[in-house]
Amino acid sequence: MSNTLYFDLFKTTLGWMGALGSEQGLRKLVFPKPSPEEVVKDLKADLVGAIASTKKFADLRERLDLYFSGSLQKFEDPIDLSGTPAFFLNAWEACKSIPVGEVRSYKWLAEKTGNGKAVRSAGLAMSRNPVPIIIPCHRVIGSNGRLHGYGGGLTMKQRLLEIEGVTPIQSHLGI
Amino acid sequence: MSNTLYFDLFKTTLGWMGALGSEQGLRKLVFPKPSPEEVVKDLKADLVGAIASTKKFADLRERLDLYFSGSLQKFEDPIDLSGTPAFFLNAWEACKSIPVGEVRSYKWLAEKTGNGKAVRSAGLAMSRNPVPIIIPCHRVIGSNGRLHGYGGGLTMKQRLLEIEGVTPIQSHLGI
DNA sequence: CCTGTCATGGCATTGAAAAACCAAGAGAAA
DNA sequence: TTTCTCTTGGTTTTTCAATGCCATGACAGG
Repeated sequence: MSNTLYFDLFKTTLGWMGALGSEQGLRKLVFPKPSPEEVVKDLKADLVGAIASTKKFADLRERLDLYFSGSLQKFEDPIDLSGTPAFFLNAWEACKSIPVGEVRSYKWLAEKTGNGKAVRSAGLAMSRNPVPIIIPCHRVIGSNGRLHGYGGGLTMKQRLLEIEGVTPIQSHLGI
Repeated sequence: MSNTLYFDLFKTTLGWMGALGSEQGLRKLVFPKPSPEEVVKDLKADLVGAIASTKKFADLRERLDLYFSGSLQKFEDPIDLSGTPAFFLNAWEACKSIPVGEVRSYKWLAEKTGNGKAVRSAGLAMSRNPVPIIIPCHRVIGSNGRLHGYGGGLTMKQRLLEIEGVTPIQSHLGI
């Protein structure tokens, strides 16, 4: 009821991003975009009743830039994921355990989450990741080595993996 | 889609009231209350996206005060009731035909609306009247002469009937 | 390689059906 | 009168089952 939400838009080395969170932690992070307007468009549904606060997300913004430059490995930011189905929570938790510089398959994720056959559900869970980068869903790729999909676009996915030094990523972007 | 809504809060001789409407006509009228805050509380769900406009409702406000003083008999204000079920519309229409100074029963209303047995539905329709006073649902009382219910409270119902000069209202308020 | 096809599981969305809600009225009994 | 009980009907809300959706994977056949 009285759980106030805060948000901010800020510019990083990769582009404009947006963050939204409660006192308990981060709730949403939007991918780097060329303009702040596009970020707002992605946030607008959640923005009602939220309070702008640059202060709340100043730290996060710095850490993101550090990460983009390759000098930060791990995010410790608290995340507030109340009201999400169990399977998704488990999948995101498993995803967080993938170390920097490595990748896993959707199948691996499904097994880790409990049901090895729920591969598509694992993909679904990644696609609904509210806090990309912090929960490193870009480290989950197809069993055949393809990148498959990414909310922020496949080029962004590849870019992040390169930043993390993932060695021979088999690119099938076709672009 | 692009049907803009207007609203206003204003003080009448009976208390603070609120009005909300489209270009086509009145959509909602809230009962006189002691404070404007209570009026807002009643309106809040419909207030999103609505534009404040004292001008749009200046006339209405005057007429309401005239009515409260007993010197106005009939409201001609256009009403915009889009998207409401047929039965309700019929019931409201029938209700509007009750002359000042007279009352009718829920049963009468049901018969007028088409199904003499739908007495409770008739009551339901009155309880959902979006524009009280304009649609004079206070003129509908029980077959036994009791006032039964009223959105603005039974005392308000009785008060309005007194203003209209309804002669021997059998009061069972018990207050 | 690439293309297609099929099976698979969790969640989201939809739609139909059922139940709940009432500002009532009629009748019976005290 | 008052207080029961029972009947009644349109709308609204809730529920529940059925589909649809995918950021997959395995396999077959070019």
